Amino acid sequence: MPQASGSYHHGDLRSACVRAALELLEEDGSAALSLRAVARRAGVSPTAPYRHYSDRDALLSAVAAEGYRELAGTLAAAHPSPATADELAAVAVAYVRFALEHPALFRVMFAEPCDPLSEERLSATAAISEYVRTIVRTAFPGADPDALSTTVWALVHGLAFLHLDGKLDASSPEVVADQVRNAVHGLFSASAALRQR
Amino acid sequence: MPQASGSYHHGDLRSACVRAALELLEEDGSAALSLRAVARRAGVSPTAPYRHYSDRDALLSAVAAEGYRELAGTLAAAHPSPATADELAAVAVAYVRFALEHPALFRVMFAEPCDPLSEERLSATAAISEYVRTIVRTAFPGADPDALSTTVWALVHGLAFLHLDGKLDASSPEVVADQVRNAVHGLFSASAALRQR
DNA sequence: TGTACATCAGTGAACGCGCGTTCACTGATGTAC
DNA sequence: TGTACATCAGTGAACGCGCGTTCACTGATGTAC
Repeated sequence: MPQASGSYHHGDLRSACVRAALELLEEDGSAALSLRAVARRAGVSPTAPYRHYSDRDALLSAVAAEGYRELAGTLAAAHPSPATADELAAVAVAYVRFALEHPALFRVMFAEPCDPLSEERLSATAAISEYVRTIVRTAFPGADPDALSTTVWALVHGLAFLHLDGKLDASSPEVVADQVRNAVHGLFSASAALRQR
Repeated sequence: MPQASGSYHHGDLRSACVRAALELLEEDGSAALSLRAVARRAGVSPTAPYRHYSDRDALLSAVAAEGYRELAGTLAAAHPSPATADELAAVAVAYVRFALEHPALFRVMFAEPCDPLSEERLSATAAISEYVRTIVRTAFPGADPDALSTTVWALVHGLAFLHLDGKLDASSPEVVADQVRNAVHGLFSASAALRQR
């Protein structure tokens, strides 16, 4: 039950904090998010968020969980159930683009040490890996889904971070997309190119 | 020319700062490294490091460069020129183990936004990717080395971060090594398992 | 060989900053009778 | 329908902290003559 603005009670400060945090992450580009900045952005005193989050980490976990949900939506939008190499590459491109378009959020999601007590966070992560596993089952019916979904996730995740951290050329979205597509296709051509022994 | 301890001049504060920083990163496990803490650890006033580093970022770049050199040494020690899938997997295991044994250093190396002006840092990164490219040329003589070395690096780098950030089970070195080996072998079996269309 | 002096590499006090968190509080809300 | 009161969701002052960086300084070093 949201209140009229200007009222003493905020109405839905809990989710307003997450929203404010996401905005700050988008603007700053830095993953250093302070509770005070979030409160300021939400138009509330520095201590108000403590009504809803026990401490800074708790808020951060909520933000990360929201990030996972957004990422999952982005991937599903890229292709609901990729089966070919090209379709899989399209999902990979979406993953990396998400990281580059939301660098600070992506770092909060992954680089912050994961609070193992946050159920919300854990279940959001689990959703991602379940999605990857489903993809792998569809695209590689002959493979061990556990092993290969780790391969696929790691490959795509590594591409995201290497671009994010400037180890691979990320000067334009097109360049990035090409590199990701080539790298994913490398996954399919590697065994053919393997040295004969 | 190092001085006797107790003398006014330190002797080699420049490298002592890097050493102190590495020690702090090992102990803390946190990548939040402060210039003041480094000076404290080096036994010197908070401002002394400014004689050798223009600011905190400059020191951090020097630390990261040292980290790259250590990583390169670790990889070469695992196998100088891997050619088979098993040998390549052994190098991958060494990469991931390095990340897990030096988590804070690894984060400084990669997660800190790369200062594009630090030559030392750039050349140390370039050495790593050149090493990967050489491996790929040896192990996959039939492939495009550019594309496939990106694939390989990203796969291994992704494995490192997913373990580091608790997204994959990192409860013991053996579990990690198995996962990494399986994931790398997945790279070689993927095309065989690809859905026929 | 001795000395004057420039330069180098430290010191230590001080600055302003934003942070996470605590505390006692108060205004608003809603419920039992 | 009206009222007393418990509970909820904010406020705002204050705490102690460590940080990066500046500044004027001083002790040590080394070199030219």
